[in-house]
Amino acid sequence: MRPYNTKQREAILSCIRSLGDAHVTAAQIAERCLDVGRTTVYRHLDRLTKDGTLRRYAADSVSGACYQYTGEDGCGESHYHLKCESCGKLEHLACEELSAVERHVLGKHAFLVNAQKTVLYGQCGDCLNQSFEGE
Amino acid sequence: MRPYNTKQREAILSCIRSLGDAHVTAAQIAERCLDVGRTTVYRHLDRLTKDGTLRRYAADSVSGACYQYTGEDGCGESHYHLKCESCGKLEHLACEELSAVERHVLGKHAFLVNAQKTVLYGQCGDCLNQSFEGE
DNA sequence: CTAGTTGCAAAGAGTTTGCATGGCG
DNA sequence: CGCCATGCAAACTCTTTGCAACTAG
Repeated sequence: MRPYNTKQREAILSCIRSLGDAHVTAAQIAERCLDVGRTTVYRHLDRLTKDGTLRRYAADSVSGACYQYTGEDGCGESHYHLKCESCGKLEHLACEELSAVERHVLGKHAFLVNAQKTVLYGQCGDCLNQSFEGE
Repeated sequence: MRPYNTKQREAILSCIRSLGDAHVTAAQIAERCLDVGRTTVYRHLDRLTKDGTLRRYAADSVSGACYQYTGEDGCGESHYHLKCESCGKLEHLACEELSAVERHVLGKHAFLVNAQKTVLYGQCGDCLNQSFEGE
């Protein structure tokens, strides 16, 4: 069953498309789509996550889930995410070195890594510098 | 202020110590400590997380936070987590190969990875086998 | 005795579901 | 016209907070 073209659906799609690869919560989407009910936002987010248009992350069990646009076709190249625990910035990391790790983990540890969904937590360069200066 | 030795505190500590490095939710702790109220469980989990005895993970924004024992001293070796997206199992991965990646990411991408908090998502061996058999 | 602890009840935040109405195709 | 979509209200889950009774030290 392919979805109807309703104005709510358009509003939500246009909103997440405009976000690029930024991460947003359901609440943020709802804020930007004033004419759309919360329920509808959740239903579309859910649906878009299932068909691969969005990816869902558990950013924090208290503040709610986080979604990221991956492109209408659901492909998107394989890359990891680096999330800075200090400033919250999220960077992308696409690098041959990491592909080697994936092969290693699969071969030696029998685990197929899903790079798309994986987030490496830590400190970004900027924040590392700041903490040097500050302390 | 050092904590009082109450029977509830003992029950919770003994429970998490018996879990080794497995991950548990607040609900699971509460189940195993029938004589302890939910509120108290949360309060201790919170406190133990702050003093480093436990680590808190955002496993999934819907099913709640996940805690892991790290030892009374708060040390615990550096290791990654592998979370299977099919069965939900969470494995540990402590391996020199990964340390090499950390150095690479720090050197080439100016990002200091916090292995403790990082979760690699994907499919575990068991589930990979099952999907081969099933389809 | 005093200060930290406990747990019920209630408040909150995020998310899901029931159901009647509305609108795409 | 049929069926999916919408949205309000209510239900649910996880977590936190208020408050009065309790207890370790």
